[in-house]
Amino acid sequence: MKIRARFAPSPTGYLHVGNARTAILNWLFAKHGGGQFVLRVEDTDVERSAKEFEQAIYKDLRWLGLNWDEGPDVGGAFGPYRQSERLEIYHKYAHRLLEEGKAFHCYCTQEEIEVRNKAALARGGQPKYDGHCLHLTNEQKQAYLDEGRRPVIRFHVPEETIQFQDLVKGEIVFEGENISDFVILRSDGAATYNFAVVIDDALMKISHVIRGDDHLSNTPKQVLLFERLGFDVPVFVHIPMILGSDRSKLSKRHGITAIRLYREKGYLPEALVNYLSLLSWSSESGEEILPLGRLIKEFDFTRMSKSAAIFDREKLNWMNNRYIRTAALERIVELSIPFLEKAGFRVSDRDYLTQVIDTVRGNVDYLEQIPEHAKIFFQKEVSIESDEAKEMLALDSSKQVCRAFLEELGPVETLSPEVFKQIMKSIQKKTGVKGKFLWMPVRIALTGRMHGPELPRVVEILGKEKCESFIKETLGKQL
RNA sequence: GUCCCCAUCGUCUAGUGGCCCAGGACUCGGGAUUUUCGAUCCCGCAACAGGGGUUCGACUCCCCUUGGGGACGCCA
Repeated sequence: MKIRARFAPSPTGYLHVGNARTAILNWLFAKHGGGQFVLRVEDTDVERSAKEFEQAIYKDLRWLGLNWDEGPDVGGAFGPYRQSERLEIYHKYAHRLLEEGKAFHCYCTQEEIEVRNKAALARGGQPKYDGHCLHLTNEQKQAYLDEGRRPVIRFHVPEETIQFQDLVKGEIVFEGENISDFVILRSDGAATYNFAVVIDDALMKISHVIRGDDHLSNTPKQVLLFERLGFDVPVFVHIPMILGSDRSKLSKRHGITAIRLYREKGYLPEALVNYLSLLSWSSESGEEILPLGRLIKEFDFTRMSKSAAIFDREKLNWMNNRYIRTAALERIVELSIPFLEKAGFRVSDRDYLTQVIDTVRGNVDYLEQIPEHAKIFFQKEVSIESDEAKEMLALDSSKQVCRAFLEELGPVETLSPEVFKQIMKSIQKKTGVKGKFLWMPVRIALTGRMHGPELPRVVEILGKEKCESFIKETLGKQL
């Protein structure tokens, strides 16, 4: 079977982590099987849909590297790919169901239905459509029309057992009697989600419907529609959802969920793709850092778990750090520049910048953290950041060390790590100070901090001049 | 309330009847590399929800309970 997978977002908001994962798995599955990946925009809800969200979703998908073979912006043989442009198609099929007696006009208002549902609930019954308009005479229909009511079209759910195979969940069975007759065409003529997906998936020849398992309970309705419309039923793949730390549906209160915010914080797309792929799925190798090529090669649904996974920012951070440290240095430099500029650092010296980024990139979870680590290489003067550091520096031995360091620095031409280590050795001999009490004062005097990259490396990047002036400066302040 | 799905360390997971008194990863704690943090390496803490079956033998199969999630819209 030719594989055609699809991602069908509704442009009612930014792409978030859950949707992105669905898109990634669809894309991975399509690539793995040498098939097509289709993008379809589900904008039947005019109220909530917005063009800017559609564009934003494109941007995020592209950033993640999920290119599509067919879609609203690139076209394709099964278009249009925007549901708002497919209205006539939905009408055509809705009327066919109407003519065949599989659907009916319903004149009930939402308020009336709500009242009846509540009453049914109070009686201990089910809140499902009660068939009020199922057998209306033409006179009754006309009367409603004269009242000014605009009908919807409802699909009549037969009382039969609905069964389908899900690639990850296995065999699923629903009873038609538990499913309410549902609206397929709204009073304004727009198709509802359950109807539009079926028509589109069928007409677009989608072979695998891969989506979050929150859609599992919609599936029997869709299966029914596929069958009554005479379409082939696609293979369903309901992937477990991503939950927040409290095990409820992932939302804003669980932290940042919009993909664009991850981009803006300096996460790498490949890290996000890798991490998200590993939620409810694992490589047979047991390895976790899986570059895109391996993901495509290894991904399928046989190793997909059935249970939901919790989104863990800590682990994402770890993985992003792994990618940041192994990515091409030039790329990381390039991506870091906006953050550094925002922090007010001069980044014109590309060589210097590259050295700085090279030594600090291993310490960040995401690029937004680069400036705070890089600060020590851009500051004009040193300010001691903590009381602990001030105390350390106030020690007599520290002053001795700093003075000795300044003396040693004098004749030096280029301050390489090796030269620096030599200097430290002779300071130790001269002053008798060693270990922590030898190294820490130098670090603090030079950077203002007790933490940072390897000191020999720091010194090398800073260069003799800056080291000299920083030491003099702190010496002047302290003594 | 009804229907559907799910159930291994705090988290992501391996495990498809014996290889498991359960393995890896993140986090956390400890140690090492004779400066801190970090990085790296090593070590450690930590789980099969409960109860019944089936079986010579269950984390693995079945049932029940409990717990969690999702869906019951003229949202998707």
